[in-house]
Amino acid sequence: MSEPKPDQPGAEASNLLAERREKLDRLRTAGIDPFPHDFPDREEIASVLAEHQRLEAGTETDSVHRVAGRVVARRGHGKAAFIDLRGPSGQIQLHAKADVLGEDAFSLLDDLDLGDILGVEGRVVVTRRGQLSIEVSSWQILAKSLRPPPDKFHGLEDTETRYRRRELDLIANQESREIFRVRARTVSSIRRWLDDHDFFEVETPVLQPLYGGALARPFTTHHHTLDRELYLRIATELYLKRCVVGGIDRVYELGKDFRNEGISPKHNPEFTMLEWYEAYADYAKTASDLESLVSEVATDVLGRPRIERDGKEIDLAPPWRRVTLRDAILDCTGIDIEKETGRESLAAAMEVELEETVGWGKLVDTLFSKRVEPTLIEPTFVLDYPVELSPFAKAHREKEGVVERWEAFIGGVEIANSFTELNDPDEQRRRFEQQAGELDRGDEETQPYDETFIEALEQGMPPTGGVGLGIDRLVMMLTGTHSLREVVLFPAMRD
RNA sequence: GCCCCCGUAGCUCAGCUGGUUAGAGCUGCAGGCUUUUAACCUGUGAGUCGUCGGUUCGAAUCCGACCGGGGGCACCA
Repeated sequence: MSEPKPDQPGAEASNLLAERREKLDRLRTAGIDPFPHDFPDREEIASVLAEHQRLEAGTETDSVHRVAGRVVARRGHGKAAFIDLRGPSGQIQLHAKADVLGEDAFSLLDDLDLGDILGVEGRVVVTRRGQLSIEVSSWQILAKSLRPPPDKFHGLEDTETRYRRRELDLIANQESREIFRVRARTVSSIRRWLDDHDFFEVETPVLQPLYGGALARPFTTHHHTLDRELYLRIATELYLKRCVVGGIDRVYELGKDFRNEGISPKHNPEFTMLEWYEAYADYAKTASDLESLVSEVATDVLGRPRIERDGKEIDLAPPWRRVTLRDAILDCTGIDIEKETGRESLAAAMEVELEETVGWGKLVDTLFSKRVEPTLIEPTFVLDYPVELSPFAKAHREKEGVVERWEAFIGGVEIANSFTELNDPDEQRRRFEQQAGELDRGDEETQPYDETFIEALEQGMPPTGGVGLGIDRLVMMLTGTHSLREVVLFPAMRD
C-alpha cells in the first residue's frame, strides 16, 4: 500500500483516512509501535467464553486472560468504555476503566479506531446486564487499521465490493464467514472420506502439452524456455487413468480445473474439481460411493444428511433416485430419444431450429439441460447417455447406442459425472476420431486426439469406475447459496 | 455476444413527474457521561450524485454512449 498522495482523487476524498494516519503518528510519538511483532500466550476468545458460562450478573472473578482480535464496536462512558473484540472463534466485550488502567493508558484508548487489532489482558467479570466481559488491566495495539470498516450494523451489502474486496465481506458479514467455514470443512471431510476408503491422493500437471478429459475450450499459455504453447488443464481424467494403469488402483486428485468459457452463477473460469478412479469398479459402484460420500460429508459438516434449499428440505441420505436419461426426458417432455434418432426428427420434436454444427448428441444434451435438469431437485442419478457425448465412457453392457455413464443432480444443479471407464485402446482411438469429426463440423468443444493416453491404455488398464465431483457446486448445495461467487473467495471479475 | 435492472458521503440508504447552497443514520472530529451493547446527549466535518457527451435558462433527476455490477438468454460443469 502506497502513501496517500493529496493530489490524487480518493486519497484525500475522505478525511477518514487522514485521521487514522494522524492517530498512527500520535501512537508512534508516544513511543508505541503500532505494528509489533507478536502477542504471545494468547487464548482463543471462544475458550475464554466457554470457561465462564452462566455466571451471575455482577460476578467478579480472579481469572485473568489474554485475548486478541479486531475492534468491531466501541461505546464510551466518560471514564470507562466498552469495546467489542472479535476473533475467528468468537466475540467478547472488553470493559476499560480509567481507575483500573490508569489515566494515561485509558486516554490512549482514544486513538483506537474501529478495525484496529488489539491485544488485552484482564480478569473476567460479568456486568450488571449479565454481559461477560474482560476488565482490561493492560492493552496493546497489535496492528493499526488505516481504512474504515464497513457499517457495524448493516454490514457490507454491495455485491460487487463483497466479491472484489472479500476481506471486507469477511470482516463485516457473519454469513459469509460461515459459508467459507463450511467450504473448508467440506473439503477436509471429503479428503478424510477418500483417505479412509484407501484412496491415494496425487497431483498431476496443471500445465499440459495437450488438454483433454472433458469437452471444453481451454486456456492457453506459453512456456518461454521450451518455446511452446501449453494448456491449462480442463480435467485431470487422462493423467489419473495413467496412474491407474501404473497400479494405483484407487486414486484421486482434488484441485483446480480451468475452462475458457462464460461466467455465470454456475460457472467460474477456474473451479475446484475432485476426480477419483477405482479399479475393478463400474458406474454402479461409483454411484453408491458418491451418495455415501455426499451424505456422510453433509452429516460431518452440517450435523445431518439434509440441506435446505429455497425453503424446502432435501434429504441426501442414500439411496438416491435413479432414472435413465431416456426416461427422464420422456417424463418431462414426452419426447422419446429412442424414437427420434436423427438430427432432423429430434430437432423437429423439440421445435427448434437445427444449426449446422449441432449433432444429435448435442440436441439431446440441450433438451435435457433446458427441460429436465431444473426439475431434478431431490438427489438423482441420471443414467445411460448417448455415446456421442461421452468419449471416455464404456459402451453399455446391454443397451445399444448408450454408454455406462451417470450424472448426479441436486437442487436442479449438476454436481457430479461418472462412467464405467473405456479401457479398450482401439475403441478409444475410434472415439477420438469421431471427436475429430465434430471438430471439423465447427464444434470447438471437442476432444483432441491424445496418442500418449492411447499408449497408456494399450499397456492395459483394469476395468475402472471414475467420478468427477464439482466441489464449488456441492458447497453451494451445503450452504443453500445460488451463485458460485458466494462460495468462491475471489471470483473472476472484470478489470 | 444479446436483453432487462442497478451505480448518490467510508458503510447503509432517501432524494429522481428537472428548479434555492444534495439529505438521514452509522462511521469520523470536539465535548459530556464509570455497567453499555445498533449505548445515549450536544455541537460539527465529510459527496467530480459511475464516466463522457447531449437537451435545457437550469440536470443527481431527461436522452445517448461507455465503464462496472446483478439477473436472464446463448454456451458450458
